Amino acid sequence: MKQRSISNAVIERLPRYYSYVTMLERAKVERISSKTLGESLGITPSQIRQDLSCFGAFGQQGYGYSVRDLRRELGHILGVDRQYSAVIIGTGNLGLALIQHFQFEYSGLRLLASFDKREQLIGRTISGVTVLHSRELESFAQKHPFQLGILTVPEDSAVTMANRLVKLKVQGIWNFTNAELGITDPDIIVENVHLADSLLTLSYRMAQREQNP
Amino acid sequence: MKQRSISNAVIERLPRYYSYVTMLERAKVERISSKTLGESLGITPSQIRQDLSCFGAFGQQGYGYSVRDLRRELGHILGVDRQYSAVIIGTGNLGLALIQHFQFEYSGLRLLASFDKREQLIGRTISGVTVLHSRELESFAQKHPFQLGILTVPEDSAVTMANRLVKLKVQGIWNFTNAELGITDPDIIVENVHLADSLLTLSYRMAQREQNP
DNA sequence: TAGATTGTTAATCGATTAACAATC
DNA sequence: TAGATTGTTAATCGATTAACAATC
Repeated sequence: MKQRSISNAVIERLPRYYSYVTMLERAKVERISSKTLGESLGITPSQIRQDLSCFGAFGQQGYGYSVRDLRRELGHILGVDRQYSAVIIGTGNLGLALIQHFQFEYSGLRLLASFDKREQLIGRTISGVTVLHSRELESFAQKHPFQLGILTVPEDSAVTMANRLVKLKVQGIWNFTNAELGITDPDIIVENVHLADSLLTLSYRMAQREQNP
Repeated sequence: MKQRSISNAVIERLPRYYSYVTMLERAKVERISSKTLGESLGITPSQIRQDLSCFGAFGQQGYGYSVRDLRRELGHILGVDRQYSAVIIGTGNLGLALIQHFQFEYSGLRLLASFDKREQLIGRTISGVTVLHSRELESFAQKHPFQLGILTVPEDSAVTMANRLVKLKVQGIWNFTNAELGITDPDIIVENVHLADSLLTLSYRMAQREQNP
């Protein structure tokens, strides 16, 4: 398995491959060729083979890829089998939506707890996840280490809470707030879900479509 | 203003520029050079000038860009001044989170209503937005046309509701469900917020970091 | 075996960066 | 005016696609 210098473009396609072969495995499909996979995803077979070959040789000439094996390999590459633990910081509607509807197991994540500072929420258990008071974050972390913090607080507490996560030496922050967290520690990966940016690209394309019929 | 063939990479940087100059304008900054802007965003000045020049010449030699003008131009390019109208389909936690916390005005959007099929929600007004029954979607659309549908329903109703939006000739769908909507109509822009993919790229980088210290 | 399909090398294409004349 | 900074052209870099020998 060659390490290093995998381009962003490749990394962003991996989850799509993973999601598709997961679906195939559920549908009991046993093998898939880069040609067929490419047709389904709108990607050239060449690119798929090129992407996968960054990580090893998972296929077989004349046959294609074993769906089972490919899924396992992709899962491994994506870290799904690492069983990271996560907590949610901010149990508002967005936090609740994630607790109740997001399939954390799909990404190999265990959701340990959710935090909030509103007293009326503390102690409630939602879909098996207990809401704890934010002030207990550090003591909780000592007893139950976690690697990922999911930031769904209001924008004005974003930086404060992010810094507390940094102090706890989390490895990753999944940031749903619009705030720029300004984390400089190179050991912490921040993935921003910038909904406003997503909506603006949509708006751009809509506007474009109108101008060029 | 040159049309056509703006690359994806450019389009995805525009909202970042917009967001930054919006912040600058709020902070009463009057001018910005591609050099300074580039330093703030981690983008080369060359690229910023190249990107902007796809749409026109907004700067001034020896001076830079007027923050006010640049923001207005970017807003125009992104369609912010089009005042599109939108509705939310699915008033669960995610829909509620958007209604209560997402700044739709920032993208120039008017949120007209929210829909759900659960009787106990119908008629409630949240942050000024009324929840209507899903069955009234079509009659509502007749009286109050909208261009954008925001899809925050459970996965199993995603395709059905998307198709109803297509029939209503919306111009765009902002899809928060994990479902592949399978919309073929080339007049309808679909922007997928694939949270699972976002989390998996984060997981990948976390796993990578661990392997290469 | 013959047909299919991989992994990889080389060729092409597109996006980013550098350079600089134009000019405020 | 002199210094700064644009818009744009050319050079570089990287990513995608095509081609094909290897081989199941």
